[in-house]
Amino acid sequence: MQQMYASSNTFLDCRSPEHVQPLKHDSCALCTITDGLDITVLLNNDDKLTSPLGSPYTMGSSRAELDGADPAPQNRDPLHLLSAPPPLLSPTATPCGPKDWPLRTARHAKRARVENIIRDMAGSSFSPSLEPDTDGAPEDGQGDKGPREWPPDGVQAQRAGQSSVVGCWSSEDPAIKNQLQNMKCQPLLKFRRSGGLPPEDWERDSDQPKEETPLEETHSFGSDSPSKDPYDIFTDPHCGDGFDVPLNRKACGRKKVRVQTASSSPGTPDTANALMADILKYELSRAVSMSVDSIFKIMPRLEPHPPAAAPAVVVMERSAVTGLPHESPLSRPRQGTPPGTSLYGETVCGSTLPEVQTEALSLVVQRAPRLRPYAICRPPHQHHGEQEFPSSHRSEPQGSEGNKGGAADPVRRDKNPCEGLKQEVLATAGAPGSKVRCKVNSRSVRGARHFALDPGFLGDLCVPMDVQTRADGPQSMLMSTLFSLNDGLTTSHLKKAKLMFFYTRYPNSLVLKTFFHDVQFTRCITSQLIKWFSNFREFYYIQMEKQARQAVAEGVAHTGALTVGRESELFRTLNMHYNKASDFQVPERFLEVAEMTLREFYVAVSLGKDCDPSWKKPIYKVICKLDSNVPEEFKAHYPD
DNA sequence: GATCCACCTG
DNA sequence: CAGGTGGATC
Repeated sequence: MQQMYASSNTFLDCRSPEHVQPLKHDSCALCTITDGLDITVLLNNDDKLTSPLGSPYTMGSSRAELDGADPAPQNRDPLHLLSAPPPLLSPTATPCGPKDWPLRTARHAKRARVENIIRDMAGSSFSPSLEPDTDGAPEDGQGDKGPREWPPDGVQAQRAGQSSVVGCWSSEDPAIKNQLQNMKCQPLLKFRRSGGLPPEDWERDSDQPKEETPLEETHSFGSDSPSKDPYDIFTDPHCGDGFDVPLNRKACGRKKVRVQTASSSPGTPDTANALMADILKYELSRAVSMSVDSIFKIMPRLEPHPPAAAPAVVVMERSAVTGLPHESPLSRPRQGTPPGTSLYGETVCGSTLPEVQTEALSLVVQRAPRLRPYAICRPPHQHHGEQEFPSSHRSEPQGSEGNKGGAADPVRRDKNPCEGLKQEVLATAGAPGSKVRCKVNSRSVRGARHFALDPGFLGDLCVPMDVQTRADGPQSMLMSTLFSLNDGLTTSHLKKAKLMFFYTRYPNSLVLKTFFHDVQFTRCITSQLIKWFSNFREFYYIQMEKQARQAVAEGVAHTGALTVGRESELFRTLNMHYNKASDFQVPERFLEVAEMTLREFYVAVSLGKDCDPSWKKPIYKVICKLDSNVPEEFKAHYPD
């Protein structure tokens, strides 16, 4: 240790690679149980680093204090894995007897609906036992008659964890729609026909001739009659508060897994109440579904300036009631939309957006190329004439992120579209306690800001009546909340922010407002800008630390040997990140700051201060004082 | 409680 | 780059 102390005192002289131990990171075990729910087990999240000198020093210790440091490395516990629970449902599919295709189709529809519901309940990894119905196979002679037996692509894509909306049925398919409609209306019609009698009395009360309709067959409402196909019980959302999931289709579901406890049983006084509740639920769901459908129908009407200003509400293509994904007209490429142009009339970096929006979108909006590319002057110290930003920023994330996928929260993705819209509208309107992200601020609002509100639009948007009927009027309210947040941040803003980073690493809100004055500042916009700079700093410090450690490892003798020139690897990396096109002359001051930062990291690492979790804080404190004023030219990016 | 920040993660 | 989270600060 004495040797180390001496080494520390003269750390610039005798650093050698053998003194540097590889970093030891703790591990976390990610245990995914694919047959059931995903379970992520974080066993050890300690992220301390071992000193490259091999000795963990405490933060703040002076070099003279290093004698008492404990050189013992920090060992980590091994990983532990949880064993997966048995699958919730064992997949079994057995052909049933041939039936007429409408019945099958209705069953398919219902099954798909319930499957979606269950999937939503259980999480994205849930894989229900409902295999594609083999009774729809061509050998029953019906296969060529039915329009669609089962959407294996869509369903299996869902099971593979992919988007739940790709490749599935379209609600616009008239056959499917009719079946769904019949399916949805039947219980209510029966209830009405029966004069309000409990469902168990429907059959004996009904004067209608017996028909083998899906509803006749499936509505047992808790009845466990063996004559009923339990598979239909499963697929019937109206059979009480809970439903049974058959484990074995061949056995026609005699073996069941209780998913949710039913609250009513036949013949009890609760049955009528349960039925009423069911009907109420059904009606509500149906109303929501119709509203969602009408939104999709309305959308094309809200395009006064096609193709540049398409409505940009984030459309979740799933029926609120059925859970069946359906394809909105918006999800299809519009005719006449030029290649490389998004549905919102914005350039998509040469890549194409997926047909259906299934993933979280970037908050950054790609603006259409401006007719007059804005230009900035070089920083005062430069005399090379006018320096222009590129007119577009083709490599920015908009297009690529749209296809990247994976980061979106499945819960959010599967959210009821109407509910999602409503929540965002209300949250944007300042609903108390709502913490909303600013998705609507950029893409959606920009796309929506130009169209006139259809009188029925609010109702179709599922905006609650109390909101719609406020004294200031629904339009003004929405316009003053959603649509008045005119400009979101664009890729040009992002590029500008990156260039500003060459001057300021810690811009305050005043600076941001000054240099992004063309943006309607909201808390979200501010947060987003702050987040940008936070990300910039993160990348910056990571590169600095990496370079510093490399210097230590390479035995760099003293800080004077650490320079950051325009030809250095470090600068190239940074320049590539903040100034990809290299069309901006990076101010000399930035090189100086980078050099100082690098040396700070080098010293800290050399002293072994990096064993302290907060060893970077003193560095941050130093660097934040090195900010420069951003040139005035940066204010003039957006003349409008 | 609000805000800012770093850190981690996808 | 964005979302979530926890700590620090006011």
